[in-house]
Amino acid sequence: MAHRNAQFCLELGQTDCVYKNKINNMINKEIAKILHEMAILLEMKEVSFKPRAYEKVASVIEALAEDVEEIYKHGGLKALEDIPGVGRSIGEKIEEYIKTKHIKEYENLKKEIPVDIEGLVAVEGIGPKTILRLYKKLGIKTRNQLEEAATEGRLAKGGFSKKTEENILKSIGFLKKEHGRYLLGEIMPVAQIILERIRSLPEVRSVEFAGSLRRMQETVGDLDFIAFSDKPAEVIEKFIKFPEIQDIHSKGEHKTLVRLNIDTDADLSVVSPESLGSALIAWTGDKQHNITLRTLAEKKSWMLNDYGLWQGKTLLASKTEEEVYKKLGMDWIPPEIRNNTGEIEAALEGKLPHLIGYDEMKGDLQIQTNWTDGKNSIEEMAKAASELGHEYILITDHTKSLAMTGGSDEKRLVKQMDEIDKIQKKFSDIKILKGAEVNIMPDGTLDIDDETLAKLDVVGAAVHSRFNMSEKDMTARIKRAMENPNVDIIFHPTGRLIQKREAYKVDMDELLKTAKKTKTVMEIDAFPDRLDLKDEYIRKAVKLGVKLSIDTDAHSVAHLKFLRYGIAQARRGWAEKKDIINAHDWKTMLKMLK
DNA sequence: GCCGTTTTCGGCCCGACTGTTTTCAGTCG
Repeated sequence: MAHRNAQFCLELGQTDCVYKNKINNMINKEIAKILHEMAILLEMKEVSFKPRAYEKVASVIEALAEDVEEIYKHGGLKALEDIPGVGRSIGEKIEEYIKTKHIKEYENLKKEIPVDIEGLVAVEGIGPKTILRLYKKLGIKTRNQLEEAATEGRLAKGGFSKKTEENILKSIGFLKKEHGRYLLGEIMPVAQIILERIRSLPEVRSVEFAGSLRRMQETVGDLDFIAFSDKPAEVIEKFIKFPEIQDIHSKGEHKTLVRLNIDTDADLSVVSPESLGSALIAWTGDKQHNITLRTLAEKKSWMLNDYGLWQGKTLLASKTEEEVYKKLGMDWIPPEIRNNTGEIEAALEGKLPHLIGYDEMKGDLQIQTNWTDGKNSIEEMAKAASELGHEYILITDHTKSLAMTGGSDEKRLVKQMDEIDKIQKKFSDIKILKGAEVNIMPDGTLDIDDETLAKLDVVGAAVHSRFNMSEKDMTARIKRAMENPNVDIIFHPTGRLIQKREAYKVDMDELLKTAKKTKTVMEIDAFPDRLDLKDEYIRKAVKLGVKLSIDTDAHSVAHLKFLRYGIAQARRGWAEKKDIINAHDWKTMLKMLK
């Protein structure tokens, strides 16, 4: 995957740019994997309904920010059962895994059908039934064995066609290339180009992103587009000839699935403009959001599908998303929060938050310059930020203990403040605030003295070393920094780099409580591989009334544009304008600090 | 196996596309 990221890495200014799938929340991932495999094993045995229950709970646990082991430690089996989708039976299985690292029922199922499920289902077009057939008829247990059999043309003995054999080999070939999910900020520019190309087709009335791209998820596995046209077949025919398209998986009159030349798939659905609202709903929400909506319709004896909300053959609503949601008795739900985590209930009660808008930000509070590891000067950053419409920026170069960046000491910080005063005179339309990204030392003290910090407009503090401390020590370390009256914001509070470095262990509930008590702001770092805080923590912060900032952590003028990814992250955490300090003018913002 | 404005039993989202068994099961999103 490294080569694919080369260009992006360059843009990010990172030297170490080998993206790997690192595992956060180890135990959640392990349990989710087992539950997912159990779903497939039960499906093979044609057990009804259980597979769906296991599938659902596996995805819930995989997305959980909190460790199930912690949940169990604090509240036992009962707390596990509070997790949506977990009942007595699955709760006990999770308990069993925490205690013994085994789940008996899973192991029994595996004994019966001893195949590498994970490896085989990854192959496009292969599901539970096909795995079972491959095993029973040909004794195939692994992807390697499947590839061998297909290469040697042995699949025919299992009743598979030549065509199927070819498709399997093609898909395995794809899997051999390194690929994975893209960071949102990495894929968005590519997606935008394709979107514009679709939009330019004369047959296309309008086109939108769908799926995880429209939900602005942290990472995106494939690109979903939905176009509105009265001539779907013509749109599909033109789309498959786009230069980005390398291969066609499937192509029908309304839908096509293709592989792009950047080693990822793209989906295009073309529907009539009459169905715009219902189609967008169907293709945007995650699976559980859609299931909940459709179940809701079902309860009213209606039916919700891609083409509208129906009472028998009567169309109740379809043209706009608002109309369909309204008919279902709820407010329009912003795409970013369509993931079945309470948004439907809130929409039914008219209690959805007024999410922070993409055009509501007034400033950027984390900006590095060429005084340390940034590429551009203070003046260049100020000019670029002003052109983006910012009313203010905060200059936050690194401090002395981060030696590799040439971090400033007290003397140099004072010098930089003088420099900012000089540069400010050249700008009337942007306020350049004085700050720093101060290092939090392992004991929780800072590497700049309080006297100097007091002179700065805003002080950000962050952990940049000793990531492997115990949770207890790391929590105490950051709490101590928060208790310093000069520290206004904790930058990138968990230190994670998506797909690259896991977050350090920290008790976020405790930190948020301390943030509330000390009036310390928590940052949402908008840099595409950080997005730190993550959405679940943002929701907790919002609930507690902890203030947040959205900053780019820009190290060059190009990075200033990353702000939208931080706003998306804030929206996914249900944050409103009142929660975000730099959605306010600089004087008000300063008053919101401790 | 889970869940509840049909609350402790009786339900469980919906449709497109593929390959083939040519009417439908399997897979996918």
